[in-house]
Amino acid sequence: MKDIFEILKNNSLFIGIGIEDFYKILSCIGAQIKSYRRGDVVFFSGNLVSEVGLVLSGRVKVMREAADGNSNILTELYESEMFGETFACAGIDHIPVTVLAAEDCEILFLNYRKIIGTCASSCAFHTKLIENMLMLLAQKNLFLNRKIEILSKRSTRERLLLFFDLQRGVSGKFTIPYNREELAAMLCVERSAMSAELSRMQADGLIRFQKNEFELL
Amino acid sequence: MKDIFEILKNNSLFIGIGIEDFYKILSCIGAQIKSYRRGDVVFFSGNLVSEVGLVLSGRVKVMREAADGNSNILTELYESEMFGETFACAGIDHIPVTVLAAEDCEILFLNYRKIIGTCASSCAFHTKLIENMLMLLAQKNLFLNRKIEILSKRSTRERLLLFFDLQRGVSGKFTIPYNREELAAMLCVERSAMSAELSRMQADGLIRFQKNEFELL
DNA sequence: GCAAGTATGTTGTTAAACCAACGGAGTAAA
DNA sequence: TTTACTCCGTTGGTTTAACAACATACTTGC
Repeated sequence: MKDIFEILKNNSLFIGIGIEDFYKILSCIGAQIKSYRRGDVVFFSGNLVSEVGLVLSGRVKVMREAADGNSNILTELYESEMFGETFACAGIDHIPVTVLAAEDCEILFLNYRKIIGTCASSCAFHTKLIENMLMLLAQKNLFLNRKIEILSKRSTRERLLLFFDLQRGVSGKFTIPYNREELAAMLCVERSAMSAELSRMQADGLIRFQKNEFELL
Repeated sequence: MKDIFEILKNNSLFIGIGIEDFYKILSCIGAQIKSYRRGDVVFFSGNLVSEVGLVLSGRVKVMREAADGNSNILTELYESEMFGETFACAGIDHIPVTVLAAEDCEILFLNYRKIIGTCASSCAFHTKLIENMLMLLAQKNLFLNRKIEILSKRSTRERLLLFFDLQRGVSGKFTIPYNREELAAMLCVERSAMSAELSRMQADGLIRFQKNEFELL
């Protein structure tokens, strides 16, 4: 396995924390690493959970179990990504989703109460950790708000225009990092219908585009 | 004006904080009260803002200024409600929305850095304040996630069924606190079309309802 | 270059939401 | 009781998305 710091240094939770402080924090809050085989359950829906998880290697699937017994994938998480922090911070101790190892993987667990409580040695990095956690939640919040703004639009055209408006800088030109399939999934519309709408918008003189390069007119 | 503590004690930020600690905190973090006349600008989009606001009396409107010059209301906030915390925590110092006094009002401002920084006397209540802020953001997060789950559904029927599934307890029966207009707004569908769909769902034997009392079958 | 596969755009059909307009039930005030 | 108003359901016409099926690049490995 790569160095843990190398894996996690770009995770929002550790922004601004150097390698020495990083390892000090890990020991200070009693972090634990556990290994799972593909298919193992990391958290089972309803479990009492007081930890957040960080994927060090492999991949996990976060699933929602519906009332009718069906379950669907909410998201898949890769190396360096975090899960469980929203439930931990929200004070929900029985986690309402199931987390499965999609591949053999290693997970670093941090106890939530130890993250937010000041440690015995009351190290200064706790403050940074907490600040990062606040930032992380708030930024996710903003992201979700933007997504809701988009999904509140009724038509594909409106959703595209709002999405473009959020993407573009001061100039009207920008490149998007998604293919049509992914873009359609984000906007919750059908791919081919979206393609058709894009063409119509171009014909109507609203936009110009070529592959992933767009221009608002 | 009523006692500030009375107004704010039920705000999530102050959960678990008693009246003495409350006033200690206010002085400790240098809270300020400002008054506004109806129509006054509290925050202007683009302003450098490092404070969160709490409505003590009156009402404010949070507006988004679109690129085309139009502006639309994102939300209205009443007594005891908070604004600006998401931007503050996300590290966005230039607030991207405009806040207007919809009526004459009084706002309590708290400096964000003083909320999260430990104070000179390093009082214990900061910890609680921070924990509350984390909880507040995380819970909003969960709420937004649920909303996105609903809006991701393509049809009115699917949105209704998911909404009902989230509302209902163990029994299939529940009462909703919204009228049809409000429900339609939440689900981002058209009121009359939703009414029609509800009728069809009843005819199809999926649900029973009478006014705001629903039953999943 | 060729074949296979992937991504994107096009078209016509079907199903569904939107929209406007209206009717009926319930409520509250005059 | 009458009037006005609000809320909710219904209906028919219009618009639009979903869907399936296909066409057209573009890419990649051989």
